[in-house]
Amino acid sequence: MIESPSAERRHPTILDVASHAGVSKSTVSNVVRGLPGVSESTRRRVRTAIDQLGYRPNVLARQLVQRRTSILGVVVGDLANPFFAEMAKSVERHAAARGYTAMFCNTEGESESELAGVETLLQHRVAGIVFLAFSGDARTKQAVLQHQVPVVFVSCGADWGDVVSVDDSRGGRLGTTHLVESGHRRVAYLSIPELEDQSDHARWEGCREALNDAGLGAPTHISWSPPAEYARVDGLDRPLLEVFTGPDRTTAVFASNDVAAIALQEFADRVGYRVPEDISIVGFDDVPMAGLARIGLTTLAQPRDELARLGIAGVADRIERKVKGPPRTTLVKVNLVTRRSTARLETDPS
Amino acid sequence: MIESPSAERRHPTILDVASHAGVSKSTVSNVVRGLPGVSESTRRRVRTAIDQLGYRPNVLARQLVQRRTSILGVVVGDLANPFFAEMAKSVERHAAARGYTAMFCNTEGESESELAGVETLLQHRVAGIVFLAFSGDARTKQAVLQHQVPVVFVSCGADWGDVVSVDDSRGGRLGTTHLVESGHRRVAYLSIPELEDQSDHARWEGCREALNDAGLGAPTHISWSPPAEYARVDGLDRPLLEVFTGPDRTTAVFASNDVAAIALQEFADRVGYRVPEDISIVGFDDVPMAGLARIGLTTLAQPRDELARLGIAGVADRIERKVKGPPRTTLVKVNLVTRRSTARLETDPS
DNA sequence: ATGAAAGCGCTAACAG
DNA sequence: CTGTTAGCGCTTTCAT
Repeated sequence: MIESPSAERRHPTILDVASHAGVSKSTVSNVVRGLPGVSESTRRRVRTAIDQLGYRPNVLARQLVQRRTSILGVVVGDLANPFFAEMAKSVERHAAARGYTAMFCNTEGESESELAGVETLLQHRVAGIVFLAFSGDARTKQAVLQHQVPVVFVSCGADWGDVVSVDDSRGGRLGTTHLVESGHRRVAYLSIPELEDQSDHARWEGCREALNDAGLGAPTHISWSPPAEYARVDGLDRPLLEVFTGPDRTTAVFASNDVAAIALQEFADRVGYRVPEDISIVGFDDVPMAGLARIGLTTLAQPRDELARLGIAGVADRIERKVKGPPRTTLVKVNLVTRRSTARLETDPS
Repeated sequence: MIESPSAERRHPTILDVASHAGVSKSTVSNVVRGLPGVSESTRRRVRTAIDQLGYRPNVLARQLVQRRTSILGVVVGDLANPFFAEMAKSVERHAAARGYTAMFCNTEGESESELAGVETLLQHRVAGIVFLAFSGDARTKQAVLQHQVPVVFVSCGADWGDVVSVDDSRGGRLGTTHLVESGHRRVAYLSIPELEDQSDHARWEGCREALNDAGLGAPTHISWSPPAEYARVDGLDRPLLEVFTGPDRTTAVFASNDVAAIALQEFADRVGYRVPEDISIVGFDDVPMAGLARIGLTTLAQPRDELARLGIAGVADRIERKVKGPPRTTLVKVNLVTRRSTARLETDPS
């Protein structure tokens, strides 16, 4: 079967450019890479040939011979979560600024897809991996370590790579202290199952410590998948509503992130509980939505762009061998932003 | 300078596996690719060697020889916009399901970074490109066409590639008609400069037509960058507030997307204008946030996952040569979701 | 059923 | 300053 010559025109290669310009391929390569030591006249001839043919260097081939790519793998928990979306955007921008291209994989919090995603990234020989969320899965860890690729955990954590994050446990304490100082005595810690990782745990610890320091009991632990009616409360499946009713009712909730906090606020709105009169709510992240007048969520702000910047700078330095040695941890500051969702607890008529 | 042998251990190659298993590299290749015609015993030996060495095929090398990658480029307008974030997530998932890996680039609505991003994608020899937003830039178009790579515009448009989107102009009419039927006579169309593309234009047209059909004047065109006090109103820079004051005041706004709509609602909240009593607002997209009780935005819902699915199926079919020929357009349905942000216009005491 | 050999498009010494 | 040569790690005929 004979194909018409124009039917499947392939991309011009460096050789096409070379013969078109009447030089060798090395010369073309030198021009493309902007190396010095090429006469101005040949440089021009090569440039012309490149434009005429619409030549675009094949990054694959280049990276194959150089044995390293300029692709950065980015593991995201859930792109639909505004916090991750913002982080992803920042990460992409800073990566591009340093000459890297981002390859994302969304894990939905499932360690299966996390593993599959990382496996794909590794097969693509990414230069480094940025975890914006990490399940803690040992297989993922093993795969990455075995492959010896630089890794950074941004706003999440693990002990086998650089970490750039806020002091989550401090954040947990700050938020809880704010609640305690507002007169709350029974505080619950709320998290969403899909996102329960090391950061989540540290926030919980901070919450627990602050309560403990105040001489109060441990927080009730709620694990809830919005918009379900039921939740796992201190290990038992119960109607979520029950937590906020009765004499021992919880009057304040510390959510492990804004999305959970806003979901809870929505739940309260729907069942007719008032925020903050009936329940005070504190979130974590300070997503843009939290600042809307209608939402007004008290929350712990993470400096997203700084996290992304430092994270990228970190992996890039590892990739480029500017930094060696054991994993480092960089902590950035976390800030309490007080809004309408929290208020002083009015003393009960009891 | 002599490097200690273990210092820079390179990734095992197919040759390492071959010698380790005592077979040729072709055989290893056949095993890796799951081809038939390999005896069960050698297959096992190869598998063992692969596991022992932690061998991972180098996708770059494979794709270099096959002259095609399994990477899909995705051009996103603004990942921080929940609509795009949701779309990006869906696109990534459907791509992965069909064996493609997504490589994103965020354009911030700037055609410069769009061009740079597409250029990078092309150099990486992506198998196809999914535009989730397209500025209309002619250089981008030229670069892509010259490279002959399959392209699909999802929820945006251009005439030089497949399109999968809702009928934007119909959406524009639906939303506007809803406003007109609620008694509004002076309607404005609001858009955000960064996102003014073909879809935006079609929505505007739909709005204009509906108003025209109702015997009303053309919509006031507002181009606003939240949270500025000023906006470009029918081509003139004016305080945004003025649009909603005076005898000829606008009583309803059709925003080209939910983010703009919510920003306007926020603006109204801050200056003490009530929604919907003073201004009715309609958005476009139906982002998750729009459904919150506290936001309650009337909007036009786009079937995000279906858009993503059809879009990916479309490019994939082109890539895999299952479909040839001129660009096709697939329209999916758009639905009006009525919420609290729109209401009947109470007749003025005039 | 398995192996040998020829590239894919490029970079990186090294010659000239 | 420019050209030659040898791979990078893999797939793909074509032999055996």
